[in-house]
Amino acid sequence: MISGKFAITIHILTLLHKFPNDYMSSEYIAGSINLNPVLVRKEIANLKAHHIVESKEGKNGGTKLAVNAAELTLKQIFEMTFETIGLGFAKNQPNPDCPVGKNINQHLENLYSEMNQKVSAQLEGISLEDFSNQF
Amino acid sequence: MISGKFAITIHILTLLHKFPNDYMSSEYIAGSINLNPVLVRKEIANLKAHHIVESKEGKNGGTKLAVNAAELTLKQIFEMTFETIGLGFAKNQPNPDCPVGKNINQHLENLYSEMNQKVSAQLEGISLEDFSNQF
DNA sequence: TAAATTTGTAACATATTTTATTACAGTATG
DNA sequence: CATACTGTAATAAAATATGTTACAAATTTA
Repeated sequence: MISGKFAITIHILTLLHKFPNDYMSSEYIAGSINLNPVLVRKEIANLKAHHIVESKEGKNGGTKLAVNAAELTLKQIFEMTFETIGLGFAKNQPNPDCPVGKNINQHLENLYSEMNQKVSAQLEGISLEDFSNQF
Repeated sequence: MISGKFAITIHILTLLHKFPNDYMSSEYIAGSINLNPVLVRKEIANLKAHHIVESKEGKNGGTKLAVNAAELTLKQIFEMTFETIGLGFAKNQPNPDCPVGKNINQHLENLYSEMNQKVSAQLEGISLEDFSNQF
């Protein structure tokens, strides 16, 4: 999962923030996202690895937020979902004997790195709580 | 082609800028990118549609820049390659009966739209000439 | 303690998107 | 007229993303 990872993760977290008292089941969350529960559990596994949520197995089990939503920024979520802003690279290694081919990827990386800084600055200013309170 | 479109297009344009006197063949360009020549011709077709390059068929034919590299911005290239900055959406339509599901995509779009503005502003300040002169 | 429910995870299947290849008609050059 | 290009369609292959099934392990509650 790459393309929907950030969107799915933020959807999960928004739901958890809206229902702070319960352990929510992956089945229920999956119903809101309209996604297979196994995929929800996979994203939750990622969130757990970053100690953003905790979950409980067994009957009446599920997942809930383990951090303060006001202190979790979209930038952190962005980074947890392994996303990087950019406009892509050509798939194959360019020709190293061509002065352009030899250096293009480095120059693209520099360009994208600047983009990331701008986007990160934007996302750092938005907390999960901010995002969730829009709903 | 999506992921490499911007990178490939800017690679093509940089080459054309470096060799302003010739009509470059798609075969030659493909050799620098290490890409199939047919795919190069497809990207060139897109550039032609935007009147950024012109090309000549037949023997000794090829493609060359049709605009002033100092006046072509990376933002224009970005837009020509149909790219939009964002962090993706879940593939399926979320549940419209859930207050979160119902509105998540709109909120994500708002967020991404802000990103686009920032990135566009950055790219608008860089011309093809600027980019090419780094090499 | 047994039944029910839920997570965690692996293995596999399907769908979608990207990239590559083949083929060939049309066009200009020398 | 032979050669070397573009333009484009059709198809194939590869890569990536998403979906499904299955089941062990954990926990609750009756």
